[in-house]
Amino acid sequence: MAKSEQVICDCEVIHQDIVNQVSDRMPEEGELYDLADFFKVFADSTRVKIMWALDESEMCVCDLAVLLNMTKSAISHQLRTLRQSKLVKYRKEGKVVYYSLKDDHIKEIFEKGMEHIRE
Amino acid sequence: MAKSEQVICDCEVIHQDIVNQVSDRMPEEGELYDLADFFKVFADSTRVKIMWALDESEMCVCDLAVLLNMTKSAISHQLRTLRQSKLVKYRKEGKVVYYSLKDDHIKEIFEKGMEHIRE
DNA sequence: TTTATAGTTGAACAATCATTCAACTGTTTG
DNA sequence: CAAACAGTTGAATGATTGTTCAACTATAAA
Repeated sequence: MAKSEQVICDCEVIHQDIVNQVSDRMPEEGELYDLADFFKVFADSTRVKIMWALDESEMCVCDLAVLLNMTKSAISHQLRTLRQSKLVKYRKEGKVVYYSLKDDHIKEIFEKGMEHIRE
Repeated sequence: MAKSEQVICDCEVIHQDIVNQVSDRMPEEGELYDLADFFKVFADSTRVKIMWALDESEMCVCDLAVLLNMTKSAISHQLRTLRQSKLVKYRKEGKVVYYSLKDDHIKEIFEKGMEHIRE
């Protein structure tokens, strides 16, 4: 048996039919992994605040630092994460870098989350 | 100045009007913190797989362990997280515990996430 | 009552990650 | 050119967290 096929699970199969049926309908491993990675970006309150703020208005790094009462460095690190996830875009104007949201789905995702936690 | 009011930010305010305006419209600190906590649950591929599976069908712990090729213990730990976040419910039938989704928004949240990563 | 199995739980370990700090780049202004 | 400031970056640190392991509970069957 190949290493990748080793069975790690420590129990007998109880409902083989259900397992097979669900297995067939599941998206592929990599896609679900990417989905979890996507939600990792939403799983930090600083990034949530930044995205919420940018949904209200385009802002520069200093503005965000003042708004959230954090250092420019901390903000910049998180903006890097948001850039890599293609959730924000930016434009430079002299020394100042203005960030804004790149994706329309963000607010919708926030709304769905809010619906759950407000129940 | 009280400790909680200390200014940590290391820069001058560039656009005070924008900062004020956005600050007024931002939800309160705690609510955004809860929102990030909610997305933390979606930020792990094992939990994403479990939720996706339970959206297809009610399943017991053993079925999930076989489906995802993991130990019952690992699955059980993650189900605990999902229970605490009120995302799954369960019913006991003898020795077997059947889990199912509790929230209707889950699939919608997955869809929005998929829309982003498929672009 | 003994055995077997489904499931849970707490501690330990390894990996991940947010923030801090210091050093750096690049642009503007005097 | 030199000083000042917006922003970025890499390393270090502390905190969080997913999985493993072993021990445990509870139910069912022999």
